[in-house]
Amino acid sequence: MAGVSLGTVSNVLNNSAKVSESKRARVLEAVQAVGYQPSQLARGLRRETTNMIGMIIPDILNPFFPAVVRGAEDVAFSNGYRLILCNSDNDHSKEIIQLNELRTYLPAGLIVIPSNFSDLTAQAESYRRSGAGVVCVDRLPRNWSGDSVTANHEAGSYNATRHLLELGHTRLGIITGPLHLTNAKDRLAGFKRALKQAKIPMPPEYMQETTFDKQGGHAKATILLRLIPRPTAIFASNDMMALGALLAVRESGLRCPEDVSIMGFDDMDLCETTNPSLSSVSQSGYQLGSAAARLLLDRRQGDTSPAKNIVLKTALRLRDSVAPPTDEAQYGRPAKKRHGRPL
Amino acid sequence: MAGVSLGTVSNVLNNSAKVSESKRARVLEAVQAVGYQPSQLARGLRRETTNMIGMIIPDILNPFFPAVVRGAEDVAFSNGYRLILCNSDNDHSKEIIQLNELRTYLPAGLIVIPSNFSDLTAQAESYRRSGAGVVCVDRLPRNWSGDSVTANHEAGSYNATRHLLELGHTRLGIITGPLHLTNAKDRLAGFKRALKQAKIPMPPEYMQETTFDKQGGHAKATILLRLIPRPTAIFASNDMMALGALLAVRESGLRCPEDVSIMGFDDMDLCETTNPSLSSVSQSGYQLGSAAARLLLDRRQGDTSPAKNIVLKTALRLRDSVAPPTDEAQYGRPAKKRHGRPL
DNA sequence: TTGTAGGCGTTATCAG
DNA sequence: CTGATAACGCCTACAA
Repeated sequence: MAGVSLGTVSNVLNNSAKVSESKRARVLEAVQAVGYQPSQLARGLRRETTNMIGMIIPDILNPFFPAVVRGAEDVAFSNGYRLILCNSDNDHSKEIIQLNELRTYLPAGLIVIPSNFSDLTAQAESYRRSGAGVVCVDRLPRNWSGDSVTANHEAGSYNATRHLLELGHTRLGIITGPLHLTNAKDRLAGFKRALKQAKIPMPPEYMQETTFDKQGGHAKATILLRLIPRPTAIFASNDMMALGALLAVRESGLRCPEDVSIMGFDDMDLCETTNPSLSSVSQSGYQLGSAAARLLLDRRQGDTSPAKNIVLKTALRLRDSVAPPTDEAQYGRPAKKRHGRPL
Repeated sequence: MAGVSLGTVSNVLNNSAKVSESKRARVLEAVQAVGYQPSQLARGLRRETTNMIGMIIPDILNPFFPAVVRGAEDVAFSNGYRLILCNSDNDHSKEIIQLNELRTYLPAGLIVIPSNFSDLTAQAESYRRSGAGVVCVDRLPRNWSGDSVTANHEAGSYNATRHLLELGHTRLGIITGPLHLTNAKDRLAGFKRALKQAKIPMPPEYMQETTFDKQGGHAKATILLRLIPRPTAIFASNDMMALGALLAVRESGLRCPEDVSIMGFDDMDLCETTNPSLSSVSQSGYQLGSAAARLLLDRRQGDTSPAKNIVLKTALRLRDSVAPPTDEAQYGRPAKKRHGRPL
């Protein structure tokens, strides 16, 4: 149509070789006229790599993950990459299936928020062999030695715990997530470090491990609240758990923050709309995602430096669910049943 | 490796021709051994279609959309399809770019939640020509004549409004979304129908149009609350707006539901955690997404019936933000400034 | 029932 | 600087 050969068109479109101005113009004109778009499929087949970035997350319904996805998508899109999104449902076998199939698209890279118990070492190796980077986000699989982007879970919960201690709390309970997940483990570690530093003991029953959801938080908070002496502050390893804890406090006829302070982690939107509003450790899912995508693109540009572990800062977001312990709470006040206010 | 030719392997993998049991077994064994996975790229190139489904949504950070995505992904994945996700940011030009590029992947179909002012007629036509279906979800672009899946916005808000009327409210305000969006338009229509049927007049200032977010809801609710006589109930066209309205009520020194009832739309998670908890019209994003994916797969199986418009039911979810009007509210009670309780 | 060969739309190589 | 040509991995006629 432009009176030139196939190869010349390709050269124009990819700037892969010098093309005379006149022909280049003719080609571009024709491209405009027909609305030609190169087939990404054929291009990928030939180049042995595409402009897709695979992204595997546990569950997009968990309100924390969409932010990560969006951060990754923004960076990817503005650099000409597209995202293929899969939910692993925290199911490692589903994750493996997705990993294997995604690879046959020859993606430019892979961003993974690992499922429970995932071990991606072998898979990542095979991706790397085909020239695609793999970045883990938020939590790390067992023995992970590749690139990663995480928040500073340890420091975040250390600071949050410090704050509770400085307010005068001396009996602190923690509701921790599944300890095989690195993020749960790290958050617990920060909590323990702060306690140890303040020389505050932590009886084992003050630590309750459960799943990262409202039900878990509710069940374990109920247990904590029945302990004698009762903790005056509860650190929940994420906001969903904190929400469950808030409910449990209400149901136990106690008040937050007067009887029990509650601290969450993640700083999701719901923190602002609960009653009382939830104090929380803020981490930016968006930045997690965008940093991961950027890391991937750097690798693709030829960055072959050793594995990078990007660790993002957290910030303490104080709201109404945290206060100094009242004397009453400190020295014991019976938990009488009251009508719960709605959350 | 299995001692057979290329074509036989292909026949085994696709069941495309009879293959003797012995060879079939040998092939499968070899496939297992090497962990062979066919290249989706090459397969797509040859078949002129892939197992990808493109999905374009306005913004995954809007808490309503992830549910739609998840619904679509579940159906797609369990049928062997994958989702390519793009955020249009409600920007029609970005949407067009994505539409054009996505097509070059020869996707099996496209699921779109249209951006503002989008007109997809031409694009959809070109997808259809290449054998890929297009389904619009939640809202419809101008002049859309193709497949769609939406909630019954009109009936949902009609019922919600009926409920308010039955409680005895006679002065109802509405905060509506941008009226060029079909979902906003339909919700308004349901509201108006209920009012008309009850022979309740609606002065124009009782209707406020704004964006589908908290800020919009807050601003417009503030205006509604200053009207004399003040409405005793406010219907917000989505939950984010309802949340903003709740805030505005608080700031005006009024109480919800005693002075003003508030009704939302969408029934998002946050409805349960606000204070008071928000009554809302529930629509299932998950079902919206899964129905859309199913529709697409049907089309692919050869369903060539005329355009389908699947309309899903809504349900009224009553919580604490709605109550009969008090005499005080009904006959006028000064709005004195009070200390706001946190939401 | 099995094998062979052509071509899907690109890009890279290489000769002109 | 440009054009012809071979491959990328797969599927599908068609031939054996």
